[in-house]
Amino acid sequence: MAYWLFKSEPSTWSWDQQVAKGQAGEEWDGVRNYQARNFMRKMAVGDLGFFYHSQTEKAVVGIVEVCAEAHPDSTTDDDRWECVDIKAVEPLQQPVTLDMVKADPRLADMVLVKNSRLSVQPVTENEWKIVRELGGL
DNA sequence: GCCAACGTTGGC
DNA sequence: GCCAACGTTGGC
Repeated sequence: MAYWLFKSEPSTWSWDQQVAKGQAGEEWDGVRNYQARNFMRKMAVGDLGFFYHSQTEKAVVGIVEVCAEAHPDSTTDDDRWECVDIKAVEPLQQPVTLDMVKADPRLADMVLVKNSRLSVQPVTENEWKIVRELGGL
């Protein structure tokens, strides 16, 4: 079991839209970055992830589960790009903002802080537990 | 809206 | 294979 973080601009694809997809889930398409793609290739069905809203909100808002392994991204003919499918599991009781993450010394090494531009990133088991707790779960 | 950080592209 | 130019992302 591995943990991940998926970043999205709410104006492009929001948590609410993800929830509306229900158990069917949805492709995490549109990733055009090799690092991010490589992480998705490593994902297995059942892996869990945080859903993060960038830009306006800058907060982890929910938990998702990988429901399909990496496959070709349907939004492009370029076969370099692949994506997984994810489905919403549950919302956090309260969003965990970037400020909260930065304020917690235990989270100082999170990729979210160190490489803010990476849109799909790994989360350690420790970070997973801490952010969950901060989110009230 | 600006700017820093970073990844990608293309010329050499 | 290097590096300058350029485009994109995301925090502020």
